[in-house]
Amino acid sequence: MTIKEIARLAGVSNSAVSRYMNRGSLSDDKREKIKKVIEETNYIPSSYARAMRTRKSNQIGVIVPKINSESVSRVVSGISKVLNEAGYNFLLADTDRSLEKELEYLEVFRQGQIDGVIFMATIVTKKHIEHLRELQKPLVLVGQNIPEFACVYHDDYMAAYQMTKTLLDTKCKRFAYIGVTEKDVAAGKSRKEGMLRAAREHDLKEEDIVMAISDFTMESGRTAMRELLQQAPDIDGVFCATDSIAIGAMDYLKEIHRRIPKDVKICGIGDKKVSRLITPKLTTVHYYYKTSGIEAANMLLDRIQTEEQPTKHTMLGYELRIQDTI
Amino acid sequence: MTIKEIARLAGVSNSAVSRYMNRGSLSDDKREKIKKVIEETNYIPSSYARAMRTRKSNQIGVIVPKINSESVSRVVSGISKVLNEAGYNFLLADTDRSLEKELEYLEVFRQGQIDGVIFMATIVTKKHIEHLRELQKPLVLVGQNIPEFACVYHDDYMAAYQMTKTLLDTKCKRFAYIGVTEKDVAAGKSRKEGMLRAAREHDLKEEDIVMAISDFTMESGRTAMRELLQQAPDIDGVFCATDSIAIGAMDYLKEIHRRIPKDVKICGIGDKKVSRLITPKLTTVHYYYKTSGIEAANMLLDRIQTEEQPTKHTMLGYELRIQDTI
DNA sequence: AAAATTGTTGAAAACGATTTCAAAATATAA
DNA sequence: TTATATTTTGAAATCGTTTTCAACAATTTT
Repeated sequence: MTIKEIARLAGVSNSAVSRYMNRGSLSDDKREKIKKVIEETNYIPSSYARAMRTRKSNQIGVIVPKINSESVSRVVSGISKVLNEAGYNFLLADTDRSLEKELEYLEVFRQGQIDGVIFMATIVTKKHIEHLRELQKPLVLVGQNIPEFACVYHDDYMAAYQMTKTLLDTKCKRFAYIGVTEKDVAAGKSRKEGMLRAAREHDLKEEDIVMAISDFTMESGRTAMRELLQQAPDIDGVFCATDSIAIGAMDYLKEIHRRIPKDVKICGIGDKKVSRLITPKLTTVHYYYKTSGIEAANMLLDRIQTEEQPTKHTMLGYELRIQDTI
Repeated sequence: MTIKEIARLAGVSNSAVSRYMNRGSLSDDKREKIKKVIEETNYIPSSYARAMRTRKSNQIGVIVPKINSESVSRVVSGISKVLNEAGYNFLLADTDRSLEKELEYLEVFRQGQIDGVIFMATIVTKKHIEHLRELQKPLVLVGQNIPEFACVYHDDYMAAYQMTKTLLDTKCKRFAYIGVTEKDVAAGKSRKEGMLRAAREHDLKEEDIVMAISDFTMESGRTAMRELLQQAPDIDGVFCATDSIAIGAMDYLKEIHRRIPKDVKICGIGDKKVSRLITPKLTTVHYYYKTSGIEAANMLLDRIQTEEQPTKHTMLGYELRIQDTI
């Protein structure tokens, strides 16, 4: 069934049918006729043809580092909510934390039938910046603050500062930090700097702090904890850059029968669901992941609908969740 | 930049350029010329035009009940892997466990620029069947066994049977079951029936078993456990249809200081990552979620590429993970 | 009643690729 | 060398919409 066929059956022109579909001006008489024919034939316009003619696909590309991650899926569910309500679909690209794949997907989306892109960034290299510039489509970054592009992110510096401060206020003697690579500016650099500020305010020098770099998994948090304890067996306070790391670290501490929080205090960032289900419940920082997805999607729709938008930056706050590990 | 423009610059015809892009037969002479022009101009063919002409978008629709769920994201990561390697993108639709939304998305995908659909089903109503029939596109179901359509699913009946049998073999006296709605045939009906078979073999009658229906969240597992204990305070063995339910139930048991597994034994199905991180580690059944995603995507690609495929059904096995809760 | 404004209409031209078809060029066989 | 088979080639048709434009009809203003 094509528009032409409908037009023939209804005894009107192509354009009349097209106007009917798109709420153009049309006499009631024809409107009725067309309506009847369309209902009888179950006509569905070809979205291929429409997309080609209008250069709009109503599809958004979303790039995420790891779909199998709670923070990511919370962001995605926010994005999903907004886009669906606005009549958009989205293509989800999971990069499994591979920088090359991120670049590949940016290229796929550049070439593809995509009206705009939401990119959940982690490590942003020069190459990333280049690709993002070349994209030539409306774009919003989530999770990192890159002045040149529209962004939605959390206040990692202050969150880490406050959480660390709260931990140090409990008077722990030997403080440790497990972070992630500083190439990830938000989760690595900013959180470390926030932590360092709190440490300085407690008269700790950087060399007094036992530090390790981990990746985003529980397993590596576990390993990092073990290694730190080899360096400094007297650790009694640990701030972890993410909840996963903290949970892995706790697992090891429990295994070697250190009592939490009595022997060692520990806290993280992210407020994962399981933080409240493990024993003891992890002290952490709540991040508004779903909200950041909602914000990002709305921002993108804005940019798609009205051209010449100034680059907007939205920084979301956070909330300390003091529970049982400090 | 259009194909026409390239043709003009290279001094050849439209068709020559099209052939160049699609590996048609072409003299080396022209091939060179065209290559040069394309490189100079950074020409990218319009995927809109191509999709319209070929009626292929290289896009797959994927409908999932809840993206923010470990089992789902494991399936999705399997799907993602296969589709990307095959040069397909996918549109992810999260229904948040709403049956209406599932139907809506099926309709969106029916009308949309989609070459095939993977549907992670939970409750399959008559309406679902109708919509699936009307889809008129290659389709694979994941998680449920519907004879009429191609499916990939786990052996829920045997998994529940074996897990329950193992639990009952530890000689618990008062056995309880927390399941999900039987409208969900795989997770509700089959697992219950498997459990009942094991119970029968241990000379338990259905009325001897304390049962509750929960949904898929930890919270409701927790509530169900509390309610069951009001009915029967002497429960010393619980089989839960999912790990989330089991983890919620454990949380309550710990709160009221029942020792696991000494006072109460408990197990689930799904082998969630956190099952190994809580204390004690949950005894559960490993499901090959990622593999089922891989299988489903491969099956779909088969169906897209060769028409007139017979409906295939793939049932995946399972693996008992005996840990510390029984 | 004439002039100016507004609203409806359909033919035809896009949109940008692929595909068909017959002609032309080339390679192979007799 | 001629006859035959094969490969290259480009003009034109096609995919199914939306949009433009000029014509016409209906309304409102003078």
